[in-house]
Amino acid sequence: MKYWLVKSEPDAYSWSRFVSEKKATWDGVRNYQARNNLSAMEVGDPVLFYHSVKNQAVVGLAKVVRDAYPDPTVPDDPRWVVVELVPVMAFDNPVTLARLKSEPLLQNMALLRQSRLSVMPVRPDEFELILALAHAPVA
DNA sequence: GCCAACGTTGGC
DNA sequence: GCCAACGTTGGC
Repeated sequence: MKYWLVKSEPDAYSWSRFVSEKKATWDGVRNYQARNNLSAMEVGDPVLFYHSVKNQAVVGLAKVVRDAYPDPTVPDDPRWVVVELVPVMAFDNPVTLARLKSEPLLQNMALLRQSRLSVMPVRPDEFELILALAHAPVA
């Protein structure tokens, strides 16, 4: 089992919309590194959902329900793929970017080191810590 | 609103 | 193949 994080600007596609639609086809990725990460996802993998730009925080947990397949929005361009995600749970306490940056054990996260990457792996220890922070009262 | 980071494009 | 110009992302 691998762990992941995807980013979305809430003005473009928010967690609340994801929850109301119950499933998302994660399309529009046009970066090779992000594409490679999508391709490596497997059904059942947990995925952290991060709001970029506004309300910068990990706001909930999703999971992969369909492995990568060619992006149907660009049928003539075989380079790009999508996966399908469903929401698992909203976090009681969204883990803000500031909180992530203040946590010594998270300093090597791809999220902090490569701010423009939109689909990235999360180490198991990082994932567990973020889940713990999401359930803990705000300090 | 600004700007740093960085990926892409196109001229040479 | 190099690199300057340009566009986009996303933090601040």
